[in-house]
Amino acid sequence: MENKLILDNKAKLMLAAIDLMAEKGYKGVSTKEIAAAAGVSEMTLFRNFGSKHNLLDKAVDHYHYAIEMTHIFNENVIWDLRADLLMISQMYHEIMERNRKLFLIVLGDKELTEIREKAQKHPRKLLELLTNYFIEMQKKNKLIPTDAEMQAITFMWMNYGAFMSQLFVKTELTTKSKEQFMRSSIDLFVRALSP
Amino acid sequence: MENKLILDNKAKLMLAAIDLMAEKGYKGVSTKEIAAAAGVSEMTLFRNFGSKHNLLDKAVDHYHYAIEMTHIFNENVIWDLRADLLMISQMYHEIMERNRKLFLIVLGDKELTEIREKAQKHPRKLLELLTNYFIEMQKKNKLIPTDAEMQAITFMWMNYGAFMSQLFVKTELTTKSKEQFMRSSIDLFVRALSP
DNA sequence: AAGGTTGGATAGTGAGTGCTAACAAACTAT
DNA sequence: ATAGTTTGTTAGCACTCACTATCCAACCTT
Repeated sequence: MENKLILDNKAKLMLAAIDLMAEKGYKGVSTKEIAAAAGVSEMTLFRNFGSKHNLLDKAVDHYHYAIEMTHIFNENVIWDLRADLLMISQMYHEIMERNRKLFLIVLGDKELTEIREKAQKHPRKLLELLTNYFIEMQKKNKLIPTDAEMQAITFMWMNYGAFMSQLFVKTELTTKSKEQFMRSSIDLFVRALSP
Repeated sequence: MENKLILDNKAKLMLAAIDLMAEKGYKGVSTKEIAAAAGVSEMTLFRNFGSKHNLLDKAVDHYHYAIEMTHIFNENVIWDLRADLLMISQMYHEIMERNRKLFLIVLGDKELTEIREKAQKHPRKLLELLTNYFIEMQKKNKLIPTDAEMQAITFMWMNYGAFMSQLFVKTELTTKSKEQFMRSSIDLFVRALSP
């Protein structure tokens, strides 16, 4: 009976909540506004979710883009530094882009810590994968011996900074595209860490 | 008559506003709370600042850590890649750390865009300085010929990511210190970009 | 047609918001 | 001591907030 194209009221409310909260902040939107944007009455919101907080919680659960990173990573790794770093970069930025609105919401309010944890699980997992990858590469003598965790953190922070710089500010820090950045940053790591 | 140790009511209010807003968000604190934390009456707040928004605006103006970056940069540059990058990293992180609370406030609310601009002026200037520095270093043949602006952006984003990662989350992503990160990240650039 | 589920409409709760008015108390300067 | 300035106090404004209660209409299943 349930159709993917015809959204039911619950879905309409969750999507409206994500849109509006990303735009104006959790505290910046009222439940009346959300209900109106979803095209339903405010009562329907509270009947289905009980509270504003729970609405966001369920929305994050439902629309949080999550992938089997470990699986994808293991399937695509070819133990070539440049190729593998590109794979990781792309995976990272796809996750972040898809969850862009959710990040905007949870970073904007200090009272959403539990919900925030959900949104930050994936980057942490990716860091773990990358660290282990660097250690393996060192064993294969395809990477100079350095602090693998530190290099992994550096790589992730670099990409985190790139993502963050275009998350908040409307005036782009620069005109260069993200593709250029990815190529250039991976170049940097390959040149610096290849034996 | 004005003493640096004995704060007047205006200063008390601005500092209380910064503290509380950084902790609970602009919309998460009431003017009553701020006045109470400052130890003055709410009327004093409105008598001195007129509105909550203006209180924050004046507080940012007053307590925004700003330095003559161009001057300091030109005085300290010695055209050695490692040393100069360290100088820039330190300058960057000191600016960010000192303005930490202000960043937390303005990033937490979408309606504070004008105020946000003030807080982001310095990092942009630093990027400009670094780009020109890389171009100069290339002319001196102390840097391999690459896209100077792209490398500067990458360096700044790396540091931006490092700062941001410890701005929001309470659970530190890692045990590594910022000093370790700075050394490691500069190592990376020196190894990759030295001729 | 009967009964059950689901949603809309309206009105209202109590608490909190930023901000103002009015007056008295305290301090400062002359 | 007198006048002027800066404060605290109290009360209150008009408004918004998240959330609830109640009643009624539309729908579905059998």
